[in-house]
Order: sequence, then structure tokens, then C-alpha cells
Amino acid sequence: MARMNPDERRLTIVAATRAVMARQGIAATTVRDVAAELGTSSGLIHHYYSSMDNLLAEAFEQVAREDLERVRGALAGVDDAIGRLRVFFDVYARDDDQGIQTWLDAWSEAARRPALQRISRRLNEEWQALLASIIGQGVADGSMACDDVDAVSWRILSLLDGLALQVVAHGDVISLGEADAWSRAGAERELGLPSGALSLALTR
Amino acid sequence: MARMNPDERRLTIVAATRAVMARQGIAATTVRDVAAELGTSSGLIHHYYSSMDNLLAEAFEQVAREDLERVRGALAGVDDAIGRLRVFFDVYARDDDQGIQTWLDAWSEAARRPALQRISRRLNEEWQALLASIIGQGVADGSMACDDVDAVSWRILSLLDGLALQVVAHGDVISLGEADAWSRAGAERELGLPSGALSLALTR
DNA sequence: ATTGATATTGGACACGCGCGCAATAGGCTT
DNA sequence: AAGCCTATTGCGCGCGTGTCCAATATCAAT
Repeated sequence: MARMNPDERRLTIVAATRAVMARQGIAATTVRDVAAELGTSSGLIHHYYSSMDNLLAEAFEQVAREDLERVRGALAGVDDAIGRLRVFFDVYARDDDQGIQTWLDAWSEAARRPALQRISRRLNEEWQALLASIIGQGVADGSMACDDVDAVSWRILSLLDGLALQVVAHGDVISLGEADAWSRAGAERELGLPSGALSLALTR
Repeated sequence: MARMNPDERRLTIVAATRAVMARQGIAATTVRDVAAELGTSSGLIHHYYSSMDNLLAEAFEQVAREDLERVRGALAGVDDAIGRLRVFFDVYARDDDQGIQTWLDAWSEAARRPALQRISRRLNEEWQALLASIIGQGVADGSMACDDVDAVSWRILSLLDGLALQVVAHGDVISLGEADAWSRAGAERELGLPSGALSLALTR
């Protein structure tokens, strides 16, 4: 493989890791898979990453952070709290199966991979904080009712995770559409909003 | 090891598997670990179980079904719907870390272990059905308000799973007590119950 | 053109995995 | 007491794992 400067190389390694992770899940991603994806030797990976745990953690962080940034980006143009919360659900809902499978693997592997656990935990906290900021705004301007912003944020996030989990892990026990609609309805109830306030404008 | 009749032997194998699973999680449970736990050879395990996937699935089913039966048992003596729902939370809450870690592993491994996926899915559906029967009763006798029993049952179950997940996978990002209190509060809101209606009688 | 730094190779290492199989041993029937 | 069924052994096969390292290739500086 052509010689690269270290910064570029690190980028390509993480990109290849993400590709393998998306295809096989974190738990089944190996050094050799990554090397093959990249078309290089396995030794090269260890020249840049001291352990597989670290590499997986960095690749996972990149994936998860992109999701988060995509939501933040979509939120940028919206001012009112309810609109923002609706956008939050819109963007979260697009999450494909492989995205959630990656999270499932992360939560499961966290017990055995310290670096991965740190990242997973931090990202989850950021998701909750983002939700809390939206709800906090809604409570402040009176458009939402809620006496414990932190608790409600964790509840809505957990609801989303728990429903997505059923879709991904168990196939069609519930559909993606049900998970989406049910989580919006749950949030409406939590925040004292009229039914349908968080629904997508156009039926999909 | 002393010769046993097949039925007993299967029992001891599954018991040993459960012990290892509880200690290390499903993902890290190996044939050799189970054999060592049992004090026998690894060949014996394969004499009774055609594949590791099947053994893990059976052990997991036993663990998960016991949890479910424990809830059903505790429910037996309670008649009113709200009381039953409160008991449901009481018994679910005792779930130790290792119990939830097992579920995390099951959800993650489901993508790669067909037998395990079938069991995990079926058990989750039974949990939801149990919840739905309680809520259905509450709606019928007017003690609970809810227009989609199925959706609300899935939401409450997902909420419980999602919050427990945070406790187990990420350590003290939220405490077990918060997860418990918050899930009860969420259910009260979902079902139009006064705040505190589902709280444990005696503070723990 | 030569040197030096280092990106990259490719395979060895020690281990762990699920699985299979010939050999052994224990208990029940005859 | 002899024979038979089969539970149990213990090892080996083929493969996959993360990690490490001496050798090699390649680019930039001299």
C-alpha cells in the first residue's frame, strides 16, 4: 500500500473500521477484517492503534458523534421548542438497523471493553443533555409541562432506545413505524402536549 | 465424573451454563468454561447439546423465564390492577446487574445466534403481554386511562429496559434508584394515575 | 546519490474457540 | 459373572483471535 502520512492513515483506518462495524457489528469486527477492508496488512493497524479496544472505541465515537451532530445540525434552523423536539424525532427515526445494532453491541461490550464503555457512556449523556436543553426551553416558554427535566429526558431517550432495540434485535415484533409513532406519543404524554403535536407533518 | 441419567445431566449442564453466564455474560460464555464449572470434560457438553447456540439459548430461556414466573407468582395474590402493576415494578426492580447484562448480551448476540434470538424475542413478547393484561384490567375497571393498551405496554417495557440498560452498561450515569423511581413515574403519567400511585409503600 | 527516518509488510506467537471422535469406564440386564 | 449399552473422557483438528517484531520499502533531507 502506498505510504501515507500518519494523519491521513489514521483517517483511512478508522473509516475502514466503521465500514466493517456497520456490516458485522462491533462484537464481530476483527483486526484482520479491518486490514482486508483497507487492503493492507494487519500489522499496520497496530502501528497506529495500541489495542483493538481503542480502535473500536474511536470508530464508534465517530459514528455516534456524527449521528448526534446530524441532529444538532437539523436543529439549528428551528426556534420553537416543540418544533425542535419534532425534528429530534425526525432525525432519530431515520436510524437504520445497523446503526442501532452498533449501539446494542456497544452496550453489551461495555462490560468487557473499558475504552468503549467510556465513549458509549459519554455519548449517551450528550444525547440526554441535548434532549434536556430542548425540554428546558419548552418548560421555560410554557409550551411544555414537566417538573423534572432530567428525569423526563432520560425517560424519552430510554424509550427511544428500548423501542429501537425491539425492532433491531427481534425483527418484526414491532415495526419501525410503530416504534416511531409510539415514542412520539409517549413524549407528548410526558410533556403535556396534545396528541399529534410531535407527529411528522407529512405522512410517510 | 459420576455417570448420570441424561435428564439429570442436562439439568446440571444448564445450571452450570447459567452460573457462567451470570458471571461473564452470554457473549463470553464458552464450552470450556461450562465444562470447568461442572468439573467435567468439554466433550460431554456436546454429547447433550448439538451446538453452543442451542445451549446458550436454553440456559437463557431458563433464566428469563424464572424472572417472568417470579413476577407472575408475586402477582397471584393481588387483585386490583394498580396493586398488580405496583408489584410488577417491585419485582422487576430487584433485578441485579448481572441479570440485565445477560439481556444486553442476548439483544446484541441475537443478530448472530438464531436460537438465542427466537428465545429472546418470545420472552420479550411475554413480558409485554403480561403488562398488557394488567393494564387491560385497569382500563376495564376504570382505574387506568389509556387508549392503546398494546402501545403503552411496549412503551413501559421499553422504558424499563432502556433505563436498566443505562445503569448496567454505564455504571453510575443514573442510579438504580433513579431508574426505578423514574420508570414508575413514567407509568403513572402514561396511565393517568396520580403521582405516587405506583411508588413502593415503604421507602427503601 | 547517500543517508536516515519511518510507514508498511507478513508471518510467528501463544492462546482460545466450537466441534468431533476413538477410547474408556460405569451401571443395568441377562 | 459376563455382556452390552452408553455416559464420559481427553485430546486433536482447523481455524480465528490480538499482539508483537524483524525485515523491507519508500519518501524527504542532506
